Amino acid sequence: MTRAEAADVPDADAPQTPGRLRRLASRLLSQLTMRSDRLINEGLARADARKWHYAVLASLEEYGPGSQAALSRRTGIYRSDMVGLLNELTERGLVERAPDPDDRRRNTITISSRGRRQLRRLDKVLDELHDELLAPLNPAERDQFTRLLTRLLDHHTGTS
Amino acid sequence: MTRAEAADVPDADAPQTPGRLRRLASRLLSQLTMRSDRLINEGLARADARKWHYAVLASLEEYGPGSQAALSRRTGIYRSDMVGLLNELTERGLVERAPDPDDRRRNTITISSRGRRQLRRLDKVLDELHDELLAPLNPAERDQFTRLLTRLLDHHTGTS
DNA sequence: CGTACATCGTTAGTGGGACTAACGCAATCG
DNA sequence: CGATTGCGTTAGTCCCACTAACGATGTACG
Repeated sequence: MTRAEAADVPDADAPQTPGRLRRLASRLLSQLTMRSDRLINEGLARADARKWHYAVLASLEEYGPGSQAALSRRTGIYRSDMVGLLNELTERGLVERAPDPDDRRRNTITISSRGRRQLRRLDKVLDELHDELLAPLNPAERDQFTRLLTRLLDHHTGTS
Repeated sequence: MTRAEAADVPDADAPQTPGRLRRLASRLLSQLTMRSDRLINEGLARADARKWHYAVLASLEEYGPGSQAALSRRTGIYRSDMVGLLNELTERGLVERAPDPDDRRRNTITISSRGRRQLRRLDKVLDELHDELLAPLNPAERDQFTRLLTRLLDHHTGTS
């Protein structure tokens, strides 16, 4: 809803946001997510990565090589966008594209050892970033928060 | 991160999302927010409104008339976008634009009685939508959730 | 065995949200 | 006054989710 906080002043949640808005869960979610996204994107950018890099690398390590379409399904990244993403990853030598001998329609994507190393790094980076994101919460609260989010998301992805 | 759920199949959170991704608070936030935004946007669209309509109307009712820039600050909507938004609201007769006698540089925006009625309607609509959004949580949990969100957001808007 | 259908990789393009840049104008300040 | 500031406004950028369409395979089955 807002990338920074106000339209003019790069200042907090505005002097006087109507209470109605301040309590709206949907709005809180939007705003927090905006911050969170910025935090994560910037943090990953410092490591020459994007969140999708992480998603693909993690998926490859966890489930092994796969076609682009398979990766799309696993990560939720549109196959349309997968192309460019895999270009970025191959450029960096984190991943290898090779034609599938069994089905010549597809490319098989494999994670490289450099990719594995990068994945470890990103794990660490993300850990730190989440520490920052969840800073005000103690471990129990972080857990609670994650669990509530998961329950809500599950509800809406099932019912979708 | 994903508008629907997967790239191809309009199906749940994918057969097999890597555990690393599934537990990432930032990702949970993004995904849930996407759902939430869709839910809210669609719900409001059915009432011929957008979330910004609500923000502006609420701000006007709570703090009284104001210049466009003031509204921007209150609602967090960029003043660049305020123009078109106010056009929509005046078209619908929910708001009135008049030159400010005290400072002839600005326009004063006032909520109309029709605007007030619409605000009530939207309050109700949003209530219902939030009921849907938070469906899996009991009242105490909803409260907890909102409080956690607020704390996190406050932290990051202060430290921004 | 051949034809209809499905899958995949790919390119392009849409639409929306969050911003930035720049301008011109009027008002207030030094 | 002349400089500066606040406003309203237009235009345009960037990123992301998503759709459309296509050619090249493969697969199913009548």
